Amino acid sequence: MGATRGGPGEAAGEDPCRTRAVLGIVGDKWSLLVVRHLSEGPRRFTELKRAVDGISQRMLTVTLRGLERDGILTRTVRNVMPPHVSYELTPMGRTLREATAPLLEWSIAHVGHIDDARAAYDARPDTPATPGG
Amino acid sequence: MGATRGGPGEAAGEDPCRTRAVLGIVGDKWSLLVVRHLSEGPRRFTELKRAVDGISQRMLTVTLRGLERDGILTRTVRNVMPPHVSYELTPMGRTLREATAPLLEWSIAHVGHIDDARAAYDARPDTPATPGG
DNA sequence: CCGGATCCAAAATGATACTG
DNA sequence: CAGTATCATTTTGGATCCGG
Repeated sequence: MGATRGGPGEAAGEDPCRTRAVLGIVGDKWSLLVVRHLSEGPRRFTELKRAVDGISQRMLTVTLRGLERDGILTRTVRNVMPPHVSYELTPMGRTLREATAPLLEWSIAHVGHIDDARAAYDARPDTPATPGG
Repeated sequence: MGATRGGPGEAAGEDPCRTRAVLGIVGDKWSLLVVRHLSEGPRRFTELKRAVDGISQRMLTVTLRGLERDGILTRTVRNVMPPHVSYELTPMGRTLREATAPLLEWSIAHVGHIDDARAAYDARPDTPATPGG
C-alpha cells in the first residue's frame, strides 16, 4: 500500500482505501483485546496470555509483534533468569485504546440483543446455507 | 468467519466481560468496512462489492449473512429481472456504526505514523523472526 | 446480467513439543 | 518465563458453475 499520507483534518468517510489499510491493524480477532488489557499499565507475556484467555501462545506472540511493529506498544526485555518481558502501550497506543472504547461498550451493551437476533435468524425456515470453504 | 459466529460453546459466563464474544462480531477483516459503507443508506450487493474493493464475492456473501444473522443489517430480495438484493443497517446497526466512528477516524489520523513505525521497526537489525504457520 | 453456491489452493490459526 | 518449530485444522480467496 502506498506511503502517501493525508492531513489530520481529513474526515472519516473520504478515504475508503486507507481506512481499509489501517483496519488491517486492528481488524483481527485479538489486537483490540490485547490493547484493552494493556490499558491499565504494563503487562508481562504470561499475564496477557491469562487475561486474553482463549488466545494461543503463538497468536499472542504474533499479535504482540504486529502491534509493536505498528508502534502501538513497546516490548521491554530484561535478560534475567527467569526471563522478564513486559509490554506497554505507547502514547499512540493509548489514543487507540480511547478510540476503541465506544466499540467495546457497544459490544457489552448489545450482546444480549445479538443473541436474540441470532436465535430468531436460526429459527427462520428459509435460512440460506452458509458457503463452505 | 460466518460459521464461527456464536458457536454453541460460547455460553454466558465463560468470559466475565464477554467482550471477546462480541468482538467476534466485528473483529474480522470485513464487517466494519461493510457496516461503514452502509451508513449512508441501502446498498446492493454489487455496489458493496465495488465499495469494499478487495473483498471476494464469497467473503462479501459470508460477511453479509453473519451481519444479517446478528441483527446488524437487513436483506431485502426483489424477485425481478435482473435480480435486486439490497442491504440496509437496522437501528442497532446504526448504533454500531456510530460506535465505530472514533476507531475509523483514528485509523485515518494515524496511518502515516504507523507507516513510519513499521519502517523504523523493519530497519532494526535485531528484528525477531515471525513464527510461521 | 445479478446474486450466490461449490471446488480447490493458499493463508491464517490452534495445539503441542521443545529450548535458552 | 517467554518464546520458537512443526504439524493438523480452520478460514479465506479465486475460479467457476448455477438459478432466475
